[in-house]
Amino acid sequence: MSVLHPKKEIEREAMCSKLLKDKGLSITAPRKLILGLLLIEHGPFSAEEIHQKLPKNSCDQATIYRCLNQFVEVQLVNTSFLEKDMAHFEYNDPLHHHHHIICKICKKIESFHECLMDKIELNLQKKGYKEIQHRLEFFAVCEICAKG
Amino acid sequence: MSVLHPKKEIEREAMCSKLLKDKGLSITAPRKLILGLLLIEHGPFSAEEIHQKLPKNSCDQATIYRCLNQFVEVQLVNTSFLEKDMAHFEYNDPLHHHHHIICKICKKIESFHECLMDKIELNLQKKGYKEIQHRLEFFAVCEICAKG
DNA sequence: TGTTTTTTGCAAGCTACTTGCATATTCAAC
DNA sequence: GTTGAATATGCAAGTAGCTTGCAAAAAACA
Repeated sequence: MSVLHPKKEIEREAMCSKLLKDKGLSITAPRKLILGLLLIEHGPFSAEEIHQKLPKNSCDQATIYRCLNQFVEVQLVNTSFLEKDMAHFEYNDPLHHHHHIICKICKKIESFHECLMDKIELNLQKKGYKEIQHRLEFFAVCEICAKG
Repeated sequence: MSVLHPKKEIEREAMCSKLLKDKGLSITAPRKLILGLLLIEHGPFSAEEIHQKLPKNSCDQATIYRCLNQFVEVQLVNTSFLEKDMAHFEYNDPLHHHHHIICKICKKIESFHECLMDKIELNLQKKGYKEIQHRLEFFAVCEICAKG
C-alpha cells in the first residue's frame, strides 16, 4: 500500500467513511482499509491480492470477501471474471467508466476507456430489462508475450 | 437431449467427427456426445448441465471438463463467466456471433446479436495485441423479475 | 493387426470462496 | 459519555467447481 502524507491519509479515511455512510454500511476498520486501498490503487485486484496489500493481520480473508461482496451489492465496487475461478475487484468510479483487457499468457490486466454500449443498452431497455449493467472483456496475447 | 431422426443423427455425428478432425483432436465417443449436444442445443450451459443432458453414465464429469477445455483451446467452444464460480460453454459458431444477458435474479440467459466491437479491437491491434477476443456481458433484472 | 499414443473413469485433491458461531465493535438512545 | 441492541469480525470448518494422478481402455498410425 502506498504511503500517503498524513493529511492525505486523514482525507482518505474521511472519504471512505462518507462513501460507506452514504451507502448505508456501518463504518468499520476493515471496510475503511479495503475501500481505502481500492481508492488509491487502481485494480482490478483479486481478494488474495487485496489481502496481501493490507497491513499484516489487519483483516481476515473471510472479512475481505464479505466486505467486497457488500461493496459490489451497493455498487461501490465492480467485479470482473477475467480469470477462471478468480474474481477481480475495483472501485466503481462513475467518472472513469472503462473496460479491461487481459493477456492470455501473462495475465496482465490493462484498462481502456472506449465504450460503444449505449445503443445496445437502449435496445435492452426497450425489451423490458432494468438496472442494466454490462461487462466487456477482451482476451488477447500482449505484444511482449507474442514476441517471447 | 432432443431426439433426432436417424438420418440427422448420423449427419450430426459426421459433422462432429469432421470438426474434431479439422482441429486435430482425436475422435472419441465422449467428444462426439458433448460437441453434438452443443451443436443442437444452444447454450450457454454449465458443465453440470451438460452432464445431466447427456445419456446416463455416458461420460464422466472429469471427461466433460477435459473435453470442454480442449474445445475452448481450439476455439470450437466459447466460455462465459456469467455466474460467479461457474463457467458456461457454448458452440462457437462464427456465423452467429452474439453476446449474453443474464438476469441478476433468475439467472436466465438470453442472447443478442448486436456488436460494435470492431472499432475497439482495431485500436487494440494497433497497440500490439494479438489474437484478440472479447466477451461482452450484460447484467440486468428481466421484465418478469422486475414485476415480481 | 499390432503397437504406440492418447483418452477415459475413478477417486483423491485443490482452491476460491462461504458459513457457523463466539467474541468484539459499532451505533443510537439516553 | 454510557449502555444495550444490532451488526461485523476472526477463526475454523465446510462447500463447490474444477483438476489431476494413475491404471485400464480406446484411438491412431504404420
